[in-house]
Amino acid sequence: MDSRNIPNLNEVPKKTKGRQKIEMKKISNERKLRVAFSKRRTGIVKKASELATLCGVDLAVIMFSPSNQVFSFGTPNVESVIQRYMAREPHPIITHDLNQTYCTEDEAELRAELNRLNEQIAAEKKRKKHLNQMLKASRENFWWATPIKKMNKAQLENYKKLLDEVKACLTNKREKLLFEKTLTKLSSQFFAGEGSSSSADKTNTPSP
Amino acid sequence: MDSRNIPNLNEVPKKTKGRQKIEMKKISNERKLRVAFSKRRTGIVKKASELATLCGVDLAVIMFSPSNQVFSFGTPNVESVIQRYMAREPHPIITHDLNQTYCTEDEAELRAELNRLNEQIAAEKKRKKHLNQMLKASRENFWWATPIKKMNKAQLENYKKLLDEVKACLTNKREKLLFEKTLTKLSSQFFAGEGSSSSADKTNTPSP
DNA sequence: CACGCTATCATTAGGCA
DNA sequence: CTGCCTAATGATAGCGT
Repeated sequence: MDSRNIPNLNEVPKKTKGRQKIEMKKISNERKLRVAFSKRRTGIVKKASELATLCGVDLAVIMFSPSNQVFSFGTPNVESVIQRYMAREPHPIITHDLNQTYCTEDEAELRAELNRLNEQIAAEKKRKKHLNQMLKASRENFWWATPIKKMNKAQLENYKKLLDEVKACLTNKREKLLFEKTLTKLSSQFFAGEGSSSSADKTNTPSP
Repeated sequence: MDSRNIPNLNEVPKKTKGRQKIEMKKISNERKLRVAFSKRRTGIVKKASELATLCGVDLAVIMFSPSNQVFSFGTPNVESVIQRYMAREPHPIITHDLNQTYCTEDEAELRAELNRLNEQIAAEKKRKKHLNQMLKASRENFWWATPIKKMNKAQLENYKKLLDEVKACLTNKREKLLFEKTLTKLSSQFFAGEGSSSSADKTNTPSP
């Protein structure tokens, strides 16, 4: 048996998920509209942030959500940009140097800090993603790369350690549950093959 | 024989053009900075326009160029959004209906027209790109889909007509030059095949 | 409502004109 | 500065969790 020892692998599960072209008119579905607004709002803020950083310019973005909530983003801040915008309008006279020397240092420092924060967040997200991938990979490896029934005690203990390490990485309750589930599955399979001499294995399936 | 009936093809002329990763810090090169600002400013306005259209929301974008010039975009207009933004701030009381019924019809009409124009432009761009692809495809087909040596006079004349048509589509001088080059190659190959068919293979390899 | 995933589509950096 | 082109990176729709 062991139809699983060769990773087929994932047998090209599904190809019907990707995005489709969007038609440029108001989204009719209320749910989709809200999701699209959230995602695109984030995207625009990101673009604006990048433009401000790359080109060292001031800008502001103000958006009202479908539920009339306000979202804004500005460098150095929204109000400052609005004032500059209101000031220059019908009178291109007002090009005082005051606007250009406006708290330059503090502004640069703040924006730098903001960028640092953004990078930190991005890095943490990336790390989390990486951990998830590692977890997924290790979980899948149990099923096709390892003849579980033939493992000896030492190997089992190594697995236990590995499992503990993986579990230590988990933060979400959802992930922990999923992990427990996987362990249960593993244990049952092990018992079926070894019989009953593996009470040590029970220690791998801690109580929820 | 005929090592050319498989498209080798065009000897992979150049692959050193694409973009590279950008590092998120202020661009040092002044020229690149200005180009990047122009491109990204356009991109942000487009994104904002899409968001306004897709989600039917009001928003405003204000940007100051590196040379302190102001660029703005707003639906229904920048001032209205600014007023709404200023109004709601520390006093969430001011939610008059006046702001929401502000020239609603005219605004929708204008935005619709703008979208129509955008779609027209996009369609034309797409058409042009499609033509170029057709041209490219037809040009490449000469090298792998056709047993040139076995063509009779009539087929050759058809090819000549087709070539003329293709050439008529060309606009850039660069493309025309490339086209002529291709024709030259083709001709030499043809002549070699007609004169002494055994030396036909040799004509494939020389091209330094 | 937010996040992860993935197959697509969209944007854009670098070169030219 | 604007536009075109290509290749590579980036954004995101549709889904599930």
